[in-house]
Amino acid sequence: MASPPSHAPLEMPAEPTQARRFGKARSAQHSALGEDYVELISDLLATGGEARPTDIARRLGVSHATAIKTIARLKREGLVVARPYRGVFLTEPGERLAERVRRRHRVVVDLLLAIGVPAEAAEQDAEGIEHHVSDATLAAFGRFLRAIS
Amino acid sequence: MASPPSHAPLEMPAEPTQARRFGKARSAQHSALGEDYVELISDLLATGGEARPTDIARRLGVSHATAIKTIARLKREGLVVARPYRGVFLTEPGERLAERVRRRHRVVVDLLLAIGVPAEAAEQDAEGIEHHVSDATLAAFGRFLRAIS
DNA sequence: CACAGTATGTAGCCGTGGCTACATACTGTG
DNA sequence: CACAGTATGTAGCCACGGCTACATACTGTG
Repeated sequence: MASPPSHAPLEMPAEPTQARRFGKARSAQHSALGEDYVELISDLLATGGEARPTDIARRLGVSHATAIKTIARLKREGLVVARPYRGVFLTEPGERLAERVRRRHRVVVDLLLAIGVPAEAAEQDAEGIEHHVSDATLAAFGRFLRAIS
Repeated sequence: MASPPSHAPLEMPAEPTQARRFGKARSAQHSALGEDYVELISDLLATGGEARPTDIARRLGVSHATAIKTIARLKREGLVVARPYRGVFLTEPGERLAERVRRRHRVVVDLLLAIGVPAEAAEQDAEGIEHHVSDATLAAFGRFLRAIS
Protein backbone atom coordinates (compact mmCIF):
# COMPACT_ATOMS: atom_id res chain seq x y z
CA MET A 1 0.00 0.00 0.00
CA ALA A 2 1.97 2.97 -1.17
CA SER A 3 0.57 6.33 -0.24
CA PRO A 4 -0.65 7.95 -3.42
CA PRO A 5 0.35 11.50 -4.21
CA SER A 6 -2.00 14.44 -3.75
CA HIS A 7 -4.09 13.06 -0.89
CA ALA A 8 -2.65 13.28 2.55
CA PRO A 9 -3.43 10.13 4.48
CA LEU A 10 -5.26 11.59 7.44
CA GLU A 11 -6.73 14.92 6.68
CA MET A 12 -10.26 16.05 7.41
CA PRO A 13 -12.13 19.15 6.34
CA ALA A 14 -12.93 21.68 9.02
CA GLU A 15 -16.10 20.82 10.85
CA PRO A 16 -18.34 23.64 9.54
CA THR A 17 -17.14 23.03 5.99
CA GLN A 18 -17.97 19.38 6.21
CA ALA A 19 -21.36 20.06 7.75
CA ARG A 20 -22.18 22.45 4.95
CA ARG A 21 -21.20 19.91 2.31
CA PHE A 22 -23.37 17.22 3.78
CA GLY A 23 -26.21 19.66 4.14
CA LYS A 24 -26.04 20.57 0.47
CA ALA A 25 -25.88 16.94 -0.55
CA ARG A 26 -29.00 16.32 1.55
CA SER A 27 -30.95 19.13 -0.04
CA ALA A 28 -29.88 18.01 -3.53
CA GLN A 29 -31.20 14.59 -2.74
CA HIS A 30 -34.46 16.15 -1.65
CA SER A 31 -35.10 17.86 -4.97
CA ALA A 32 -33.98 14.80 -6.93
CA LEU A 33 -37.34 13.06 -7.01
CA GLY A 34 -39.17 16.12 -8.27
CA GLU A 35 -36.59 16.59 -10.98
CA ASP A 36 -37.06 13.04 -12.15
CA TYR A 37 -40.81 13.45 -12.34
CA VAL A 38 -40.62 16.74 -14.19
CA GLU A 39 -38.12 15.42 -16.69
CA LEU A 40 -40.17 12.30 -17.29
CA ILE A 41 -43.40 14.23 -17.70
CA SER A 42 -41.71 16.48 -20.19
CA ASP A 43 -40.43 13.51 -22.16
CA LEU A 44 -43.81 11.81 -22.16
CA LEU A 45 -45.52 14.96 -23.35
CA ALA A 46 -42.94 15.40 -26.09
CA THR A 47 -43.08 11.86 -27.39
CA GLY A 48 -46.51 10.49 -26.68
CA GLY A 49 -48.54 13.62 -26.32
CA GLU A 50 -49.77 12.95 -22.81
CA ALA A 51 -48.48 12.11 -19.36
CA ARG A 52 -50.87 10.02 -17.32
CA PRO A 53 -50.20 9.05 -13.72
CA THR A 54 -50.17 5.35 -14.53
CA ASP A 55 -47.60 5.82 -17.32
CA ILE A 56 -45.44 7.84 -14.98
CA ALA A 57 -45.74 5.22 -12.27
CA ARG A 58 -44.79 2.40 -14.63
CA ARG A 59 -41.83 4.32 -15.99
CA LEU A 60 -40.55 5.07 -12.50
CA GLY A 61 -41.24 1.59 -11.26
CA VAL A 62 -43.53 2.65 -8.43
CA SER A 63 -47.19 2.11 -7.68
CA HIS A 64 -49.69 4.52 -9.20
CA ALA A 65 -50.68 5.65 -5.73
CA THR A 66 -47.14 6.76 -5.03
CA ALA A 67 -46.97 8.60 -8.32
CA ILE A 68 -50.24 10.38 -7.66
CA LYS A 69 -49.08 11.49 -4.23
CA THR A 70 -45.86 12.89 -5.62
CA ILE A 71 -47.70 14.62 -8.44
CA ALA A 72 -49.88 16.27 -5.82
CA ARG A 73 -46.74 17.57 -4.14
CA LEU A 74 -45.42 18.93 -7.42
CA LYS A 75 -48.76 20.62 -7.93
CA ARG A 76 -48.43 22.27 -4.53
CA GLU A 77 -44.97 23.44 -5.58
CA GLY A 78 -46.31 24.94 -8.77
CA LEU A 79 -44.31 22.76 -11.13
CA VAL A 80 -47.20 20.91 -12.73
CA VAL A 81 -50.92 21.22 -13.28
CA ALA A 82 -53.19 18.20 -13.31
CA ARG A 83 -56.92 17.98 -13.51
CA PRO A 84 -58.45 14.67 -12.50
CA TYR A 85 -58.56 12.20 -15.38
CA ARG A 86 -57.03 14.74 -17.74
CA GLY A 87 -53.33 14.00 -17.45
CA VAL A 88 -50.44 16.00 -16.08
CA PHE A 89 -48.88 19.07 -17.65
CA LEU A 90 -45.97 21.30 -16.82
CA THR A 91 -46.26 24.90 -15.76
CA GLU A 92 -43.83 27.51 -17.03
CA PRO A 93 -41.43 26.97 -14.13
CA GLY A 94 -41.85 23.23 -14.51
CA GLU A 95 -41.00 23.44 -18.19
CA ARG A 96 -37.92 25.48 -17.46
CA LEU A 97 -36.82 23.04 -14.78
CA ALA A 98 -37.36 20.12 -17.15
CA GLU A 99 -35.25 21.76 -19.81
CA ARG A 100 -32.43 22.41 -17.38
CA VAL A 101 -32.59 18.88 -16.02
CA ARG A 102 -32.66 17.33 -19.46
CA ARG A 103 -29.66 19.33 -20.61
CA ARG A 104 -27.75 18.43 -17.48
CA HIS A 105 -28.63 14.77 -17.92
CA ARG A 106 -27.27 14.77 -21.47
CA VAL A 107 -24.02 16.41 -20.43
CA VAL A 108 -23.51 13.95 -17.59
CA VAL A 109 -24.13 10.95 -19.83
CA ASP A 110 -21.86 12.33 -22.53
CA LEU A 111 -19.12 12.99 -20.01
CA LEU A 112 -19.32 9.48 -18.60
CA LEU A 113 -19.17 8.04 -22.09
CA ALA A 114 -16.22 10.25 -22.94
CA ILE A 115 -14.40 9.02 -19.83
CA GLY A 116 -14.87 5.48 -21.04
CA VAL A 117 -17.80 4.31 -18.94
CA PRO A 118 -19.78 1.56 -20.67
CA ALA A 119 -23.05 2.81 -22.14
CA GLU A 120 -25.42 0.92 -19.89
CA ALA A 121 -23.54 1.92 -16.74
CA ALA A 122 -23.37 5.51 -17.95
CA GLU A 123 -27.12 5.71 -18.38
CA GLN A 124 -27.72 3.99 -15.08
CA ASP A 125 -25.32 6.02 -12.98
CA ALA A 126 -26.22 9.31 -14.62
CA GLU A 127 -29.72 8.84 -13.26
CA GLY A 128 -28.37 9.26 -9.75
CA ILE A 129 -25.32 11.41 -10.37
CA GLU A 130 -27.03 14.21 -12.25
CA HIS A 131 -28.86 15.47 -9.20
CA HIS A 132 -25.58 16.25 -7.48
CA VAL A 133 -23.86 18.09 -10.30
CA SER A 134 -23.55 21.78 -9.45
CA ASP A 135 -23.47 24.54 -12.03
CA ALA A 136 -19.71 24.87 -11.64
CA THR A 137 -19.21 21.18 -12.22
CA LEU A 138 -21.63 21.14 -15.12
CA ALA A 139 -19.72 23.99 -16.74
CA ALA A 140 -16.45 22.10 -16.30
CA PHE A 141 -18.02 19.01 -17.88
CA GLY A 142 -19.08 21.12 -20.85
CA ARG A 143 -15.63 22.59 -21.26
CA PHE A 144 -14.07 19.17 -21.11
CA LEU A 145 -16.42 17.77 -23.73
CA ARG A 146 -15.81 20.66 -26.08
CA ALA A 147 -12.07 20.34 -25.60
CA ILE A 148 -11.91 16.72 -26.62
CA SER A 149 -14.37 16.82 -29.49
CA MET B 1 -38.27 4.84 -35.02
CA ALA B 2 -34.75 4.03 -36.09
CA SER B 3 -32.12 4.44 -33.41
CA PRO B 4 -30.06 7.41 -34.51
CA PRO B 5 -26.54 7.92 -33.30
CA SER B 6 -25.82 9.62 -30.01
CA HIS B 7 -28.72 11.78 -28.94
CA ALA B 8 -31.94 11.74 -30.84
CA PRO B 9 -34.23 14.56 -29.88
CA LEU B 10 -37.17 12.41 -28.85
CA GLU B 11 -36.10 9.01 -27.72
CA MET B 12 -37.03 7.27 -24.55
CA PRO B 13 -35.70 4.10 -23.00
CA ALA B 14 -38.01 1.13 -22.93
CA GLU B 15 -40.33 1.23 -19.96
CA PRO B 16 -38.85 -1.70 -17.98
CA THR B 17 -35.34 -0.44 -18.58
CA GLN B 18 -36.21 2.97 -17.29
CA ALA B 19 -38.04 1.56 -14.26
CA ARG B 20 -35.01 -0.55 -13.39
CA ARG B 21 -32.72 2.45 -13.64
CA PHE B 22 -34.83 4.54 -11.34
CA GLY B 23 -35.15 1.65 -8.95
CA LYS B 24 -31.41 1.27 -8.70
CA ALA B 25 -30.94 4.99 -8.20
CA ARG B 26 -33.46 4.82 -5.37
CA SER B 27 -31.71 1.97 -3.63
CA ALA B 28 -28.35 3.72 -4.00
CA GLN B 29 -29.84 6.72 -2.31
CA HIS B 30 -31.02 4.48 0.48
CA SER B 31 -27.54 3.22 1.36
CA ALA B 32 -25.99 6.67 0.96
CA LEU B 33 -26.60 7.86 4.51
CA GLY B 34 -25.11 4.78 6.07
CA GLU B 35 -22.06 5.09 3.85
CA ASP B 36 -21.55 8.67 4.96
CA TYR B 37 -21.75 7.71 8.61
CA VAL B 38 -19.39 4.80 8.26
CA GLU B 39 -16.84 6.81 6.33
CA LEU B 40 -17.02 9.64 8.84
CA ILE B 41 -16.70 7.33 11.81
CA SER B 42 -13.68 5.71 10.22
CA ASP B 43 -12.08 9.10 9.62
CA LEU B 44 -12.76 10.25 13.16
CA LEU B 45 -11.30 7.08 14.60
CA ALA B 46 -8.23 7.42 12.39
CA THR B 47 -7.54 11.05 13.18
CA GLY B 48 -8.89 11.77 16.64
CA GLY B 49 -8.96 8.35 18.16
CA GLU B 50 -12.66 8.33 18.95
CA ALA B 51 -16.01 8.88 17.32
CA ARG B 52 -18.62 10.27 19.64
CA PRO B 53 -22.23 10.81 18.59
CA THR B 54 -22.01 14.56 19.18
CA ASP B 55 -18.91 14.85 16.99
CA ILE B 56 -20.60 12.89 14.27
CA ALA B 57 -23.71 15.04 14.52
CA ARG B 58 -21.73 18.25 14.28
CA ARG B 59 -19.74 17.00 11.32
CA LEU B 60 -22.87 16.00 9.47
CA GLY B 61 -24.73 19.13 10.44
CA VAL B 62 -27.62 17.34 12.12
CA SER B 63 -28.87 17.22 15.68
CA HIS B 64 -27.31 14.72 18.02
CA ALA B 65 -30.65 12.97 18.36
CA THR B 66 -30.75 12.31 14.64
CA ALA B 67 -27.20 10.99 14.71
CA ILE B 68 -27.96 8.65 17.59
CA LYS B 69 -31.01 7.29 15.83
CA THR B 70 -29.03 6.58 12.67
CA ILE B 71 -26.21 5.01 14.66
CA ALA B 72 -28.78 2.71 16.22
CA ARG B 73 -29.86 1.66 12.75
CA LEU B 74 -26.25 0.98 11.73
CA LYS B 75 -25.88 -1.08 14.86
CA ARG B 76 -28.91 -3.13 13.84
CA GLU B 77 -27.29 -3.62 10.44
CA GLY B 78 -24.08 -4.84 12.02
CA LEU B 79 -21.85 -2.08 10.67
CA VAL B 80 -20.95 -0.47 13.98
CA VAL B 81 -20.82 -1.26 17.66
CA ALA B 82 -21.54 1.37 20.28
CA ARG B 83 -21.85 1.04 24.01
CA PRO B 84 -23.53 3.93 25.80
CA TYR B 85 -21.11 6.74 26.66
CA ARG B 86 -18.25 4.77 25.14
CA GLY B 87 -18.19 6.04 21.56
CA VAL B 88 -18.85 4.31 18.27
CA PHE B 89 -16.62 1.76 16.56
CA LEU B 90 -16.73 -0.11 13.30
CA THR B 91 -17.25 -3.83 12.97
CA GLU B 92 -15.29 -5.82 10.43
CA PRO B 93 -17.93 -5.35 7.72
CA GLY B 94 -18.19 -1.69 8.68
CA GLU B 95 -14.47 -1.27 8.32
CA ARG B 96 -14.49 -2.90 4.93
CA LEU B 97 -17.36 -0.71 3.80
CA ALA B 98 -15.56 2.39 5.03
CA GLU B 99 -12.46 1.47 3.13
CA ARG B 100 -14.39 0.92 -0.07
CA VAL B 101 -16.29 4.17 0.35
CA ARG B 102 -13.16 6.13 1.12
CA ARG B 103 -11.36 4.78 -1.93
CA ARG B 104 -14.33 5.55 -4.15
CA HIS B 105 -14.57 9.04 -2.73
CA ARG B 106 -10.95 9.74 -3.56
CA VAL B 107 -11.30 8.50 -7.11
CA VAL B 108 -14.40 10.60 -7.68
CA VAL B 109 -12.75 13.74 -6.35
CA ASP B 110 -9.62 13.09 -8.38
CA LEU B 111 -11.63 12.56 -11.51
CA LEU B 112 -13.59 15.76 -11.04
CA LEU B 113 -10.37 17.67 -10.49
CA ALA B 114 -8.83 16.07 -13.57
CA ILE B 115 -11.84 17.14 -15.63
CA GLY B 116 -11.28 20.70 -14.50
CA VAL B 117 -13.88 21.10 -11.77
CA PRO B 118 -12.85 23.73 -9.21
CA ALA B 119 -11.62 22.17 -5.97
CA GLU B 120 -14.43 23.36 -3.70
CA ALA B 121 -17.13 22.25 -6.15
CA ALA B 122 -15.35 18.93 -6.63
CA GLU B 123 -15.36 18.21 -2.90
CA GLN B 124 -18.94 19.34 -2.55
CA ASP B 125 -20.38 17.44 -5.50
CA ALA B 126 -18.37 14.30 -4.83
CA GLU B 127 -20.22 14.04 -1.53
CA GLY B 128 -23.42 13.37 -3.43
CA ILE B 129 -22.10 11.81 -6.62
CA GLU B 130 -20.04 9.06 -5.03
CA HIS B 131 -23.06 7.14 -3.85
CA HIS B 132 -24.22 6.64 -7.42
CA VAL B 133 -20.94 5.49 -8.94
CA SER B 134 -21.16 1.82 -9.87
CA ASP B 135 -18.19 -0.51 -9.96
CA ALA B 136 -18.05 -0.32 -13.74
CA THR B 137 -18.01 3.47 -13.65
CA LEU B 138 -15.47 3.53 -10.85
CA ALA B 139 -13.21 1.26 -12.87
CA ALA B 140 -13.53 3.55 -15.89
CA PHE B 141 -12.66 6.53 -13.70
CA GLY B 142 -9.55 4.72 -12.53
CA ARG B 143 -8.48 3.87 -16.05
CA PHE B 144 -8.98 7.45 -17.14
CA LEU B 145 -6.93 8.80 -14.26
CA ARG B 146 -4.10 6.38 -14.91
CA ALA B 147 -4.17 7.20 -18.61
CA ILE B 148 -3.70 10.93 -18.12
CA SER B 149 -1.20 10.83 -15.31
C1' DC C 1 -76.52 1.37 -23.77
C1' DA C 2 -74.77 -1.58 -20.40
C1' DC C 3 -71.06 -3.38 -18.43
C1' DA C 4 -66.38 -5.20 -18.03
C1' DG C 5 -62.03 -3.57 -17.74
C1' DT C 6 -58.78 0.00 -16.89
C1' DA C 7 -57.34 4.27 -15.07
C1' DT C 8 -57.64 7.37 -11.34
C1' DG C 9 -58.14 8.75 -6.84
C1' DT C 10 -58.36 8.10 -1.52
C1' DA C 11 -57.25 6.08 2.92
C1' DG C 12 -54.29 4.22 5.92
C1' DC C 13 -50.11 1.80 7.08
C1' DC C 14 -44.86 1.62 7.47
C1' DG C 15 -39.83 3.02 7.80
C1' DT C 16 -36.62 6.83 7.35
C1' DG C 17 -34.50 10.94 8.57
C1' DG C 18 -35.17 15.30 10.24
C1' DC C 19 -36.42 18.16 14.57
C1' DT C 20 -37.28 19.86 19.76
C1' DA C 21 -37.85 18.98 24.51
C1' DC C 22 -36.77 16.57 28.31
C1' DA C 23 -34.23 13.20 31.24
C1' DT C 24 -30.13 10.96 32.56
C1' DA C 25 -25.13 10.06 32.83
C1' DC C 26 -20.55 11.60 32.97
C1' DT C 27 -16.56 14.85 34.17
C1' DG C 28 -13.77 18.29 35.53
C1' DT C 29 -13.11 22.19 38.58
C1' DG C 30 -13.79 25.11 42.57
C1' DC D 1 -16.98 16.09 46.91
C1' DA D 2 -20.53 18.79 45.01
C1' DC D 3 -22.25 20.74 41.28
C1' DA D 4 -22.28 23.10 36.86
C1' DG D 5 -21.74 22.05 32.37
C1' DT D 6 -21.60 18.90 28.60
C1' DA D 7 -22.55 14.61 26.41
C1' DT D 8 -25.77 11.06 25.79
C1' DG D 9 -30.01 8.99 25.45
C1' DT D 10 -35.34 8.89 25.00
C1' DA D 11 -39.87 10.43 23.52
C1' DG D 12 -42.73 12.30 20.44
C1' DC D 13 -43.65 15.14 16.53
C1' DC D 14 -43.42 15.99 11.30
C1' DA D 15 -42.93 15.33 6.08
C1' DC D 16 -41.64 12.20 2.60
C1' DG D 17 -41.85 8.31 -0.27
C1' DG D 18 -42.89 3.73 -0.46
C1' DC D 19 -46.87 0.19 -0.23
C1' DT D 20 -51.82 -2.30 -0.34
C1' DA D 21 -56.69 -2.12 -0.36
C1' DC D 22 -60.65 -0.08 -1.62
C1' DA D 23 -63.71 3.27 -4.09
C1' DT D 24 -64.82 5.92 -8.01
C1' DA D 25 -64.62 7.58 -12.80
C1' DC D 26 -63.96 6.79 -17.50
C1' DT D 27 -64.18 4.15 -22.10
C1' DG D 28 -64.66 1.06 -25.56
C1' DT D 29 -67.04 -2.96 -27.18
C1' DG D 30 -70.66 -6.39 -27.53
